Amino acid sequence: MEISTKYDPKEIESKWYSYWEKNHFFASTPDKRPPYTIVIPPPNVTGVLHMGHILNNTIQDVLIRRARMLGFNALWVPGTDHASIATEAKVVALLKEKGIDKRSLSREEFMKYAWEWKEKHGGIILQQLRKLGASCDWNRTKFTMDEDLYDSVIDTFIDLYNKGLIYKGVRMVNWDPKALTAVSDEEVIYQEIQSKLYYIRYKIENTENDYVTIATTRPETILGDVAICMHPEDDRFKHLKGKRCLVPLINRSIPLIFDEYVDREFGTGALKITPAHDINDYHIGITHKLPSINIFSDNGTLNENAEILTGTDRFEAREQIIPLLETAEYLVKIEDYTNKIGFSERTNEIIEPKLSQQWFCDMAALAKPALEVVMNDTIRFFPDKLKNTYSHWMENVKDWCISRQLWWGHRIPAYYAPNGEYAVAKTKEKAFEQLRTSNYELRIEDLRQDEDVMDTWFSSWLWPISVFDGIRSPDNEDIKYYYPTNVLVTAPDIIFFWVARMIMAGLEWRKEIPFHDVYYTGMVRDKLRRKMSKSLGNSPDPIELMDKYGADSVRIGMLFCSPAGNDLMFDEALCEQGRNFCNKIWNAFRLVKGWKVVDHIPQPEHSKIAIEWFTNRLNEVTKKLDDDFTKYRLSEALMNIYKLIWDNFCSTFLEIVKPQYQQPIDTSSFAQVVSIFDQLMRLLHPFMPFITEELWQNLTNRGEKETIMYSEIPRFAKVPDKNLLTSFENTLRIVEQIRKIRTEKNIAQKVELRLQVVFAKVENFHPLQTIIQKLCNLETIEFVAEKPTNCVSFIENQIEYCIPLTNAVNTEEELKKLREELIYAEDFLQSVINKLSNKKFVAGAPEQVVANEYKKQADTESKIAILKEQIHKYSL
RNA sequence: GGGAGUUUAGCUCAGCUGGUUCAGAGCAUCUGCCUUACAAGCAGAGGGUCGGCGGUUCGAAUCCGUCAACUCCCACCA
Repeated sequence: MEISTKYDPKEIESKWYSYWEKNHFFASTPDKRPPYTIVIPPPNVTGVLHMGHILNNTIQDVLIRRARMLGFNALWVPGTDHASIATEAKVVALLKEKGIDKRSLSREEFMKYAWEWKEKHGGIILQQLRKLGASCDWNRTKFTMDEDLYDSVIDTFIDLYNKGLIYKGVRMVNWDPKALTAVSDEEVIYQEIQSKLYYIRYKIENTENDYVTIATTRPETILGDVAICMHPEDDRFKHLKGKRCLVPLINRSIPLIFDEYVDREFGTGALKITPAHDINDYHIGITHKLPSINIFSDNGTLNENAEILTGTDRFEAREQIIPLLETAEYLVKIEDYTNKIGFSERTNEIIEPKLSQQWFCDMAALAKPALEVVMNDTIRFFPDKLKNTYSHWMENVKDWCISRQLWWGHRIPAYYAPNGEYAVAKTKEKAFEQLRTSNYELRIEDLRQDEDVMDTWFSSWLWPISVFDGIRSPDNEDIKYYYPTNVLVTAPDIIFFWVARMIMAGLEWRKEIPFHDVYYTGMVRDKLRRKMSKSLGNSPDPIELMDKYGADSVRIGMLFCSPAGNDLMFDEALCEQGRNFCNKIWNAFRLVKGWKVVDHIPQPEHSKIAIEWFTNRLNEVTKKLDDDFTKYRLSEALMNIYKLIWDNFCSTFLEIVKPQYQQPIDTSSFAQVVSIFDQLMRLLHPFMPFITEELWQNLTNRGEKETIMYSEIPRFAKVPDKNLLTSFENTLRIVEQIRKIRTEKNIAQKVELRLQVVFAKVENFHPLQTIIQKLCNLETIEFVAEKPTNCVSFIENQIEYCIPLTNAVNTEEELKKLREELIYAEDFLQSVINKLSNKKFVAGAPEQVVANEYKKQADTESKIAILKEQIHKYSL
């Protein structure tokens, strides 16, 4: 039956994935082999696969598959993250669609909906990862709110609380008025926004017509003003010392104060102080012992403290207050102004600084050892320039606001008595025990658990430990065997959120680093260097891409452009290149499979040499690959295999070995070609798991439960024969020259040519001439004493080669070419001679370098001699 | 405002501690070819003062200084 010339990945990919899964090839349990462990950066349970996931997970799969083939007990632990804010927001939105208001639900009712939704829609992304070929041990799939992981989070919270590292305090936090929760500093993204700067004047108290003008971007917050502040040395305001002014519209009397914080150059040099709604004002407020007037409700509307516009949203209020100020003649002017505004990472809502009581985690003590292990390379970063970023953050680390005013997440295990006393404990009963000692009247049913949950990252930081249940059961088999993991593959934008904190958690609870290496991928951008985003519509759907090109092609398309740490410009054309590569391999397979094998013919000399050469070449490349992998240079590794297969194997090796049309191949060559093909498939398998399994299975008849996944990957075995490799290369250069002549002289491939070697000793040439003969379709190779008349020639390694032509040679053309070559050679010789006549060079440069220059001189001189003679002959 | 990084062919990038792997690779381009595994292919070819300027050196893409452009992180002047 005829096999298609095009590789069709569709059925082949799903066939092998289910074969692998059915046979539990991804599964791992501790045994005598050394472990190789990766834990997946858990995607949001609500997430769907995007290009970033493709990149990240392809890299992990390449690493884990290679490790598996190197004989490690490879384990890749999959799972998902509960993503507190994102998921809760999604569930709230969904309920709203059904006409259900979250506030009308009890906590238990809401959680029931949330879990239902998670069970139904959560984890789609894990299904999608299967399509990519991800070889995760799916039986170990974890979710950050699984009972055991949940428990671990609670345990660690209590542990840190008991160590005095978790505390409760009133602070200015980043408030997300949409999600109605505080978020950490790291979850705020600042963006430049075109806005306005409003100049507003405040009347000085007890004066007729004296005003002080301030500039603000947030006129609605004047209702919460408690002072106007100026620089103490600003002469413009000296006369105002000790005076007070009136807040426009509401006429509250507030003091005029002086503080060096104020920038005299900015605006009018006078700054309004609203401690409740600005972090800087908050600090000035503390210094000057000012009251704080909170004019916003949690959802961002003005409350009764504002006195006017109560119930209006903060941005609506800004619109409305301007005409009011204008009418009352408080508005001086409005200017265009660009400033930076903080947005919530999860909801994209503008952050409102808000004073509130939250739980914090003291970071200083945790950060110190975590900084050390990275700086001294106990944990290695790839690329290591990110060590700078890391150390900068760790040295200036601030306490972590870990409470969130949400329901979906790990609930803070603090229990309050009616009198306000509280205890942190695993259960209500234990909290009761603790509180009862000081509070005899207390009944257990009076205890109320803290309403808040913890920041998502407070569970994520345990991930490499908790997936093995290493918090609750620190001595279990799994954690002892798999921890620390080998490598973490993640994006640099979560270096603080996650990487840093995992290191802290690992050192805190296991006294050991969580991973040895961290590989930071770049950000996936489009070919115009723009970030991939839904709103731009420039992000291709990875599922569609895989349907179109096959998972193998998408994987290598992604890796072709992925140097570690650099952003990568993804272009669908790269998947096409991947698909073309699949076809190339597929057709090589068709060729080999189509051969008729007979055992009575001897192995041709050229095949023998080609096999010898390719074996050495393969060995040379495996050495490079071993090195690439230790440095996580996956893009480079892939390119090396790509060229090995396309250029060396297909274009050269197979072209030499393949028998004449419809001729059979000898048994020995065939077996060796199949063996080489087999090795190439193994080498490529981590990158392109599907096509390699398909061909590996079909090259030889495999047993029932065999798989390329557990075959041995070719590794660097012995030092390649350098002489053979270079003489082969030289031979290929001669081949190229002959092909060039064919192209230039327009001689068809099927026309046999004669090659004449002038004055060459046979020893210099033998035995690779059979290669030239095969690749160039030569009739004969002859050795001649004299260059024949009607021919074209070239020089390679000081030997002159000629191709006699049947048509007359254009002497003028040949002469012109020779003269150009001669000029070039003479110039080159001159530069070498100049160098060698420089005494300082000869004295200063290493011996080897000088020797090379002498060799260059000799080679060029002999080349010039040949060229001159050729020119002379033509000129006759 | 503070810090880090990048700049090499049309595009994306390799080039480790200065010297035959020093000017490279892949893609794209151009020219021939439906040649017998593959036109999603084959065979050839062209293309760069290594961001600018200066310095160190016998010798600089590589080291130093300086300027320029871009990118990222941190801080958040109302």
